[in-house]
Amino acid sequence: MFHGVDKAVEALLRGQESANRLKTVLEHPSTSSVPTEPLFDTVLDSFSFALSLFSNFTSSNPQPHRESSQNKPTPVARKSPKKTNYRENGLEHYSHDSPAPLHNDGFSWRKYGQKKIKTSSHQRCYYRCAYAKDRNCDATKRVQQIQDSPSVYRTTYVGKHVCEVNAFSQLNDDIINDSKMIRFEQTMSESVMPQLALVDHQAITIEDDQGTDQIMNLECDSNGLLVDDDQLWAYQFPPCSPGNLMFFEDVTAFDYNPFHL
DNA sequence: AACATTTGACCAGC
DNA sequence: GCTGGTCAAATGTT
Repeated sequence: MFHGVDKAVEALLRGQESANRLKTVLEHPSTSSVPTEPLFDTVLDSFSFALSLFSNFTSSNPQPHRESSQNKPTPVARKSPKKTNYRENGLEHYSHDSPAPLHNDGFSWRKYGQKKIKTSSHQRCYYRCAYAKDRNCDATKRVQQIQDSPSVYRTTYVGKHVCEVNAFSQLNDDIINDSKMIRFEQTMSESVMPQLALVDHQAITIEDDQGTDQIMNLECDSNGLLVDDDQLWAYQFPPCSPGNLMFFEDVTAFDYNPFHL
């Protein structure tokens, strides 16, 4: 098993977690206060990343990472390590108010600062992507209570997560001769990931932990997302029972290319 | 010991 | 000079 499998699994689990959270949000739009945009970004990035891994098994030209959601401008790298002014340099940003701080929004954050803000009686907390260093990800967020009784917390996301992309680049060489394992625990509905409805035909073989080959006709759309040939894959991750482990063993032997037309 | 958080200092923009 | 954002050493946690 290639030693970077944890990173790939981590990306998929993050996407899965966000998809489930997004499902909850969409099913209860009137009561939920969780922002959907970061969840969409997480889902799409995670699965695009995973698909890029697969495509790279047989292709020396990996699928470009998807564009930023809503075709927003690509975040601009800071000129200086100090003082980000995203209003001027075009950094992607997004704010959301909620009655409680958003501790679990699908990304891993590391707090790097906390400051008393003049215009508020509450302190502002600063977070950056937990993979900022390892994967050169510039995504940050700020969380601040902006109102008392009822309490309102404003979470401002700045920049875009590129950690999956960079992790992908680091893993390229590792993947070729190794296998991978993915754990699926829950299901997601088509309403959560409607993009999965668009299909293009390809198939790969997945081997379970007993070593028996399990053929699953996985298909990929133009956005690089997995769907199932038997129409269940788009609705259920996985077709097998929750918690099952699936080993992607020696995928190169099957000449898998999800982007082949 | 490794990792995460806290907090005062520093820096750049206004 | 003020302010918000970041750094980095100190401290806490696992």
